[in-house]
Amino acid sequence: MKAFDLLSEPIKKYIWKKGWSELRQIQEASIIKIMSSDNNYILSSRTASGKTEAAFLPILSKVDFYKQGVQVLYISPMIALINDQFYRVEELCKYLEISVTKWHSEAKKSLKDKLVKNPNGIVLITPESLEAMFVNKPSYVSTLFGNLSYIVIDELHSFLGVDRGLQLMSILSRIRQINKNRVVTIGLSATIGSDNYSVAKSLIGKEEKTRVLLDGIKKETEIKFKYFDSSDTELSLDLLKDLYKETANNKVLVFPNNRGRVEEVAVKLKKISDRVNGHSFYYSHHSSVDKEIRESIEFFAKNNSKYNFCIACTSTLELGIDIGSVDKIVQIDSTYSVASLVQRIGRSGRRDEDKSSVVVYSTDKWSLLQSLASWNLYKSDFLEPVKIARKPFDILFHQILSIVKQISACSKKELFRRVRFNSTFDNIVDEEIDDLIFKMVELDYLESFDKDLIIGLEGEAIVNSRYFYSMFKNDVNYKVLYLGKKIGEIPFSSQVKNGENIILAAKIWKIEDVDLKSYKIFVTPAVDGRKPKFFGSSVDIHQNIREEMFKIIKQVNSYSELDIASSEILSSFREEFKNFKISNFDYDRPVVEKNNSLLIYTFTGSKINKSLNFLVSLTGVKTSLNDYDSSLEIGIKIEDFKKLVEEVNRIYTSIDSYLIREIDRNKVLIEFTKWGKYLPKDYQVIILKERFFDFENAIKFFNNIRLVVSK
DNA sequence: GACCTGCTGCGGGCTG
Repeated sequence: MKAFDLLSEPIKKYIWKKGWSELRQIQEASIIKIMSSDNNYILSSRTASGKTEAAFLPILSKVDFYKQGVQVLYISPMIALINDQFYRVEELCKYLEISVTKWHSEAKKSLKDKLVKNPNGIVLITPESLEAMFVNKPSYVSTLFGNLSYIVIDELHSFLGVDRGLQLMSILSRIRQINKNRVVTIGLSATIGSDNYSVAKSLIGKEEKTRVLLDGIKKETEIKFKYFDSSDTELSLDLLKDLYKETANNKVLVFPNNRGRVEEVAVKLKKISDRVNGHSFYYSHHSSVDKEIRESIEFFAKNNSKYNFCIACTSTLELGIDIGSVDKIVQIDSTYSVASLVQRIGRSGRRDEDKSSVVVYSTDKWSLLQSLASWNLYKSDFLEPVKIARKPFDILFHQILSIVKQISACSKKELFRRVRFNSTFDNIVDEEIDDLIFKMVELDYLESFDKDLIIGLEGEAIVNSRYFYSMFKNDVNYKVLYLGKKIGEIPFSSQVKNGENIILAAKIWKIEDVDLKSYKIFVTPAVDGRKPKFFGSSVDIHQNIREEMFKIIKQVNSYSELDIASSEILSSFREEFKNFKISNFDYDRPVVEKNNSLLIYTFTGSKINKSLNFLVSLTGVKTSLNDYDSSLEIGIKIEDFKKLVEEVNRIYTSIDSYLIREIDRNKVLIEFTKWGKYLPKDYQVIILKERFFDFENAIKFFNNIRLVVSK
């Protein structure tokens, strides 16, 4: 075994002790490459294929841990994943006397202090904790990370194309600025499509210095589609009964897409199970369930092999955490992306020889169509391509505040130098950086003091808030407490009042008292209740999913994966669209002529839909968008459509001034990103065009669309 | 009809 021979003696000993007869494919490849070169690598292979070891076996063999300072920095998008990886990495290090330290908001402060006194070994951390370190303990950063050898980034795909990824990219650059060494970066992921390699490479370092090691082997998947019509508010009893039968004798994860429905599924399945004397291990797992309860659920799932269980969850259990053996995955209504479907399918059958077993329930026809489209794209190895923001002024605003706070008094020249070094902002030109700094001084975010820049009055409020470190917006939540013990959190809604019953953490509660001042809700157990209201934001569906849905509707083939009810729904769907003669799937679109309006089925991505709806509204024509079925209702007659397209094109030529007007009128428009509202208006326009809308493709689509009426 | 992710520092109260 060539790769094995390259490893250090203690690591070889570890492998013998583990009784591994051979290394996995991705491990063989990564050991040979990492041991022999200083390139960055992205290790891409499916869930549970040993990626963590693929990175750490060679790193632990190669790095001299007797050197001063932390040698390996492991960055994870989630605390739960850090806690999970801690045990694995610590076990690996057992024969090596290397210390492993967790560093996140819930990690022990005493252990953090110990690390600061004697910086060494491996640190597991979140991007936000790194940000906080730069801001609050700038001197720590250089003593801890000034002599780093490796950075490992887990679940790399979760950072691609999102604000949090830009923040991480910027932080990585700031770490490199204080480092003596050329730090090597290793990214780990199960779902990076080849279209996204370039974005992924530039996030972790210089694109040309980064290689991808791919183990493309997929697991065999058994999938069944079932259909049960349900209302928006409640799942039908037939669906629940069927779901109970599907899940009663297995270890199962159920993904119902939102927190309210997660609670509904957990409580109702448990009720059915109680009635027929089935097992009682029904749980709900999502961000609003208290951490301790969530951890105990994870512990149970991981360490118990005897009992079956059913965990209803949101995407909290979609990433990384090793939940032990799961036999079956249930998806209720379509995932929002193919990437998410890939992750969820990967959760089942974790042993090599197991197949993945998946059941998809649909509760209405559009959801069935979307699920089927995502499944087709999954089979064709499609993953949503991500875009890297070219001019992320909002992230730059945040990072300027962070850098100025980090070095407390900073000359403008030095600030400029640091921003310019940072490849996150490569496409923002010198004049724009100058201008933004100038405007930040003008608006009191920064202050000129004795030739240096310091944080200004308005800036102080932002930087000193505990919300400064993350890129996500935060709502105010109420703590739900029973006998002083926290059950979880829910947002304020009409439901939050004395005497109401709610469901949380798979249990039913009666609200006894609400303390509006301290944001607390006191509850006692009850027997019947409603799922809590949570407020989510809209999710953008990719264009390719919608186009695949369109193709499925116009095809005639049948799918063996569908149950009878699903097949019937698909047939009637096809019947409904039968008389629209489509010859070009790119631009022919069905349109229904109503009395005073046109209903266009655009079958295109959410961003294009939002842009079209916005542009048409600017013409003064009445318009409404339903992104769920991708339909746009426009208040004109079909003979006036050509005129409307011309008008939309005319408006698009001066879209910037329209956007400035709309930003004034509608303050929430810019709140799609957390720091957008602090920017000067012309920069708000740029980030809206780049990240919220997609006018370019919308205009292209509108100029080429051919409306097809039913014949 | 709409997911998820993360975070400080201080001070009060308790334990040893």
